[in-house]
Amino acid sequence: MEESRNFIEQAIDKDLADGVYETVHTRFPPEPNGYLHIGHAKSIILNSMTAKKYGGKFNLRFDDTNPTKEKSEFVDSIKADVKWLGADWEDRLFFASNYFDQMYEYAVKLVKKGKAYVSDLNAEEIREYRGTLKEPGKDDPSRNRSIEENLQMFEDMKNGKYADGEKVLRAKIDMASPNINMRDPIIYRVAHLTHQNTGDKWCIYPMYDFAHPLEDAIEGITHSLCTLEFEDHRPLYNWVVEECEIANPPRQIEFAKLYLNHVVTGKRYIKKLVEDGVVDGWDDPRLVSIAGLRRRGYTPESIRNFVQLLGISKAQSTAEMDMLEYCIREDLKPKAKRLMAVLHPLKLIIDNYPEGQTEMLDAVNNPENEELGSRQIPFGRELYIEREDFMEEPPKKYFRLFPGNEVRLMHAYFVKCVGFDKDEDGNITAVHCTYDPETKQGTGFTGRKVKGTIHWVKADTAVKVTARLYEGLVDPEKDVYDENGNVNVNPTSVTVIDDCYVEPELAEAKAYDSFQFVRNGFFCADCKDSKPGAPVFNRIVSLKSSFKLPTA
RNA sequence: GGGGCUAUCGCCAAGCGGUAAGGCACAGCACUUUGACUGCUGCACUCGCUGGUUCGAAUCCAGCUAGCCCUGCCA
Repeated sequence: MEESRNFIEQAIDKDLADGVYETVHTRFPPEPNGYLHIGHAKSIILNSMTAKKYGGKFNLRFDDTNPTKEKSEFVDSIKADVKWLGADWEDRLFFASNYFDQMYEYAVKLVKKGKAYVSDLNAEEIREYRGTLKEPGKDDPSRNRSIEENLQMFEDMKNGKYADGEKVLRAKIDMASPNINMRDPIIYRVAHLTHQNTGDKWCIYPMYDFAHPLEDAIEGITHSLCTLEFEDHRPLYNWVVEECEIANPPRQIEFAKLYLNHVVTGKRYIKKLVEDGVVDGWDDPRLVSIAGLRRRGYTPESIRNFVQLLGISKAQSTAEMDMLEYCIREDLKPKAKRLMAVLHPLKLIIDNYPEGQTEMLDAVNNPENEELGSRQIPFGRELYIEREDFMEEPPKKYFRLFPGNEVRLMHAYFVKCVGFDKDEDGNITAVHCTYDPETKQGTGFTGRKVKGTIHWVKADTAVKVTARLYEGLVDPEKDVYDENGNVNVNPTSVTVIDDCYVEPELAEAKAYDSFQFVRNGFFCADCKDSKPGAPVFNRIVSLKSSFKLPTA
């Protein structure tokens, strides 16, 4: 059965068949102006996997042509995130700024061909001359400057003769083009800035539309995959490689961005939340930044699988979180040990179990993966069970504990509820039951069956830890900011539970260790807040549950 | 009175003139020492709309409609 190919692969197949290219070479070209998020993951995975599929190469290139926004701090985090996702650039780590000399020469070439000129207009005038979406632009008064003069002035620009904004170099294309990008776009600007990589060497910097096609060409990129908003720029991209007389010009192919329901995507939004202190930082587990997802406990495999499952197209689309969650559940299901942890404790007292006795029970770590082995867990007279696993007056089809009902304590015995204690306010403080020694696990008892199995932890040996349950950030405009843009809502999208009781083994959990807490979901030890003996667990994702307590 | 792109199930997404793949979600049944998992079943007589071409159209043509993007010396 042949796997169907996405539209990009079909285009590549055709190029290969037509002999346009002999190999496939892609790249991921982030601007180092922030942290990467799930949307970038789509591009990283798409670019790297496509190259891999065709036995080609994949580059990581920092598109650092605008010193005002870029910081070297981001270079390191981006490298770490790309690597973590499993995209391998081998020895091909590049910086656009390392091509500034070549780009300058290409610009000179354009000037010499009469395809670029130095403009005297200021920013505001350029905007006016550009026209509007519906009206054509007007020719720049400098448009017909002589080649000799342009050459001299461009060199003067480079040598610092002009102040910021005083001159720009424009491509000479067509001021009446219906595509605004073709109305003599600016390709070089004067900016006396210190660049994070080239320092003070340059006071002129190339613009994206000029720089990007050249960066691709210099690296021998064949297929330059980018997002949909650059479709209108493709004619300019092609103009640049054509006029610069690039031998085997790369082809730009656009695909739709990834949007996710119910979470904040987009670098700008995330940046604002970080700067406003709404979240802890770029790696806040509520964010879908790569760092946030990693800290939350997502695995690279799950993210890769998510992107592949989503597919690729040109149709603007918004994926549901359900799919991402499905991917992490699938990935962790066979990998994580399944342990017992009680999030909302309620004391369970086994009246007929000897006081002070401790019995060690064998518990398999993952019934679906024997390689994970088994462990010994302590059992005794007093346990903690989940508050929601006992009801004084159960609704229909409730299979857990209620007066007179018998359930199985996972890995242990059957217990039958014989009563419960209440305080003066009517709150249930403890549940009493009796156990049947004959029903111990492993004895092959088949005398009778029970409908419910509940999890538990021995009260005096359980370890108290902190669990954080995340719901993700919701609409930032509605839930985080007021109409004036001020932070006015403390996002309650995280629930912190300080008295969560877990099996003793969990006290030693290390950063990024993940587990399935039976019936409570997958959890991961936080890499920042965990201390030896007292880990903090982030809930990565909950399990699906089909029985919900009737509400209202 | 501009240009570009897109429209197939609640959400992704195959399909490329021969009579609507798949995944997520959802529902039901079975199984179950996690009401999880797993297994089985169901879930678009229809492809934005209207016409046309054709023996035959989601696929070709025409005209509509809706959505996204473009008027940074950002990328």
